[in-house]
Amino acid sequence: MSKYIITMNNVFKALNDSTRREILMLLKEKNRTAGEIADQFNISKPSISHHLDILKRADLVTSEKKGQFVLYAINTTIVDDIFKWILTLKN
Amino acid sequence: MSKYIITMNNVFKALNDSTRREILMLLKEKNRTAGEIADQFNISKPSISHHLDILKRADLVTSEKKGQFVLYAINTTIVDDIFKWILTLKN
DNA sequence: ATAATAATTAGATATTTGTCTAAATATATA
DNA sequence: TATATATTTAGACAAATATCTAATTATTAT
Repeated sequence: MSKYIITMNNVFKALNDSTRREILMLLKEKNRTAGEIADQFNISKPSISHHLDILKRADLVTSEKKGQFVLYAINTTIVDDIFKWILTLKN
Repeated sequence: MSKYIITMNNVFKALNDSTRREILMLLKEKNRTAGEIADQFNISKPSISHHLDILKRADLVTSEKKGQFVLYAINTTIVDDIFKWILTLKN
């Protein structure tokens, strides 16, 4: 299996969960800390932390430590890769 | 939960498997029967049948009975819906 | 230094998923 | 009609997944 497939595996895995898709939508609006993200869901912080990890492994988000906080941001460059993959379904 | 979310749920679920993504690529080339699709994999026919069912529930493929065969085809209209969803991540 | 806050890691558990074999259904052919 | 072929359905099972609570790590404030 090629590295490209493995990466797309991670991307599709990451997108295959409504909580993670909602997290992406929240980060589209503005960057947020892990805690701010967790506040938007009725899910424990460790679970949100786990979702964020899966999004990171897919390169869909980046994270940066700011003091005791961790600030998350959406990574739109991988979105272009998804576009390319989806395009191959049509052409 | 809205019907749109449910549909995207099914779409992302369907795409979250390399065998199903390969099936879509095969159907992109040309329409094929369930048996022809199964011949391309080292997976039992019932398993492939199950994959095809998941792709159908996501509206990613259509099927048509032709005598004793079932001919499968890719449905590109849903691809446009995926595009729209992915686009919302950028704008 | 100690306590409080933010986040992650560890370990457990119920649910979902991908796969298999066996059985059932539907169609074609001898 | 009986047999062969194509496909799906049913039921079982191991692996993956999403969730939780408890514990740990890192940083800030008293």
